Amino acid sequence: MTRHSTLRRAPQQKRGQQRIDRILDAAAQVFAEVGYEAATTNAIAAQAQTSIGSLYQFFPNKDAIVTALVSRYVDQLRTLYDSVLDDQSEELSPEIAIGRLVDGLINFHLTHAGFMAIFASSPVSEQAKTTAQELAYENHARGEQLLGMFVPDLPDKKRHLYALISSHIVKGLMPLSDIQDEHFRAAVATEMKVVLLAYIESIRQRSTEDTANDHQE
Amino acid sequence: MTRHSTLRRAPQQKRGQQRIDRILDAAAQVFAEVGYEAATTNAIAAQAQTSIGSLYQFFPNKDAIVTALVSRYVDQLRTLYDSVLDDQSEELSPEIAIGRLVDGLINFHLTHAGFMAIFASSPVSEQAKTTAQELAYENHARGEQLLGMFVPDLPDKKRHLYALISSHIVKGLMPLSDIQDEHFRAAVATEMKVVLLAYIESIRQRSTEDTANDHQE
DNA sequence: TCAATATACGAGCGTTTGCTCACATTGTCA
DNA sequence: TGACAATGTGAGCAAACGCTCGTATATTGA
Repeated sequence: MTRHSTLRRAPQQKRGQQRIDRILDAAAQVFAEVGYEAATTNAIAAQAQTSIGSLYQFFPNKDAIVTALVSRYVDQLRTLYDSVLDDQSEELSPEIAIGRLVDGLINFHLTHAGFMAIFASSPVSEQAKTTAQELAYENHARGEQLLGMFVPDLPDKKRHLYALISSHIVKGLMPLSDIQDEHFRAAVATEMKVVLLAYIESIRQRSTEDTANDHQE
Repeated sequence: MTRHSTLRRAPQQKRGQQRIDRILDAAAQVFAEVGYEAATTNAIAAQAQTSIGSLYQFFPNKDAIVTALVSRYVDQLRTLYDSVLDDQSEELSPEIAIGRLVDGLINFHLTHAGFMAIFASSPVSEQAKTTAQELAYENHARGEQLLGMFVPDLPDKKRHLYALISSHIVKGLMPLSDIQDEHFRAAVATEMKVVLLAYIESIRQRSTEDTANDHQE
């Protein structure tokens, strides 16, 4: 669901909501093409086949557009994570969970063109910065949740750090799954899984070493 | 050495070169503060305590500034890699090489504030895109070189992929070593080493598996 | 010392940006 | 149907942008 808190006015009619959706789709498109900062409100309106006036009827400024778009992304991302994590039919092995997650994230990245443009953008306005952090937080929180399942007896502080590292690895590798051909994309997906699983394994090893040392002293 | 090919005019006097250097320092500063796209030529001139006219005396446009800055970075980065790799007193273990490299890169990142702002920037102008790729290429090529030392009998195509993955892991994790306190930065450095070493180890294992399979068939 | 060259300066030009506003059109409901 | 609210429109404003150009100053070599 799109949150309307950033809107200048909540739409009262069906065509109002449709226009908002079209504008957000257009914004994602334009962000993907030229990046967030180079995207102009006029270009977004043109892409949405509407007038600049209509755009500003609902959105107070450019930041509000990106904020609303990110809200959509966060909701959809939450759904993705839920579908991976809430499969509690049995204990998820790291291999399966990471496999599903990586495939899901790469697919999300491919089907939501503007996502990376915002997620990977340098600090822009204060508003946009906070907004990008919202996306980062979702990834980080879910990573922490997953890690807690795989390595249960991990101190909060370490789990926090490890999840932060993991989410930034994904963030760093994600752009590689762009542009390139399908074969290359599959190879990147494989490597992403390998990297994350190898990292989790090393976390596990260090964790057991730590508890062994604790018992010694 | 700063290359002058992007300059409008090569400086003939000492103060000319000094002004160019000051402008590049200022540009790095401003890029680090507001990002590449939001950086204005007027702000760069102000930071360099010079006039906008003097800036354009040497640089034909904004892209030329970033290009010249990247040239400086590439040269310094090359020096860094050389100091890590050319220590041929003995065979470098992955642990030592990766340890030095990560420490060196994090230090480089800290002492060259504008570096990440350019390196991580979204596609901007065609010129700036090519320029950012120059930095990426340097990292990738050196990663390939290192990987060739650690896992000698690796097909070119795989070595290329693995180096690409590695350099993007570093790129993704590098921003974490920013802003934060020294203790956190040390922890990030440790994790970066762990991740890369674990990945190299998995490359090694898969490589020997492959050759074993080749012999079987 | 003095002309010639190199560098320094900043008001301001042309353009683009985010955004407003006066007015036109469409939808809703008595 | 009529009247009011909701939505649609685009010319154009103020501000900010990259950048020029006429002019002032510093440096050089004879």
